Amino acid sequence: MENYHMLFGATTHAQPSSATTNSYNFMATAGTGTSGGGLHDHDRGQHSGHGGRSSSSFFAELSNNDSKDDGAPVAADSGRGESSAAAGEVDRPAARRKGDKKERRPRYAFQTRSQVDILDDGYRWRKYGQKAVKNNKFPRSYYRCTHQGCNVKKQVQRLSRDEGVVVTTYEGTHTHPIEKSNDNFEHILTQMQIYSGMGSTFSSSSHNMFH
DNA sequence: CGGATTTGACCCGCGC
DNA sequence: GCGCGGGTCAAATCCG
Repeated sequence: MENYHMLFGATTHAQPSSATTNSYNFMATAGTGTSGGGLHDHDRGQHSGHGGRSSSSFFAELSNNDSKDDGAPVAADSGRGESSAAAGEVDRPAARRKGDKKERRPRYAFQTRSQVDILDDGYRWRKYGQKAVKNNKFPRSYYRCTHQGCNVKKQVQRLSRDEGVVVTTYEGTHTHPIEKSNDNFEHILTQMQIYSGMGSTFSSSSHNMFH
């Protein structure tokens, strides 16, 4: 079933401007009967084995409350200092059109248990950065969808306290079909379940998230 | 050779 | 106003 496709891509069902009000709301569907709330983490004891590299823990949808207008849809960057030779006009931040709110960039976060950071969700990602965050000793990786015109970003972070846990945050919606048929992933959804208590502030309170 | 990754620098928002 | 923390870019490098 293309459920997983919908979850990640979330094409349009998205949320119109009304979404601004809620800072975040959980969408979870998970419970395909099996989970329901059981499944403890002791399962992580098993080492990868082979193909089934991971299982999801929770899935949440976050909306950009954006106080200022979410950073542009596409070129979110505003010129850095780099005065690139030539060109002579590297578009300064002036290009920022705040007038039209545009659609907010939906954010989806879910946590998975896996030995590998890079979960193959069927899309092709290009890593564009890596940064160390304060609460975790493991660096956070930033990826972007390589498809042209598709400005979807995702960041992957591994928890230092739980090496088996990887938090993946998707931002934006894919404007193109998935590349691979990832039937393996559907198995993951089966085990997916939600953990409540997650706030929009990842950085500061992440330590008390699941503890 | 082309595309993805690496890695340091830069930028920006926010808190103090 | 400055410093911190986080996010992004881009040149160089690596890998297929």
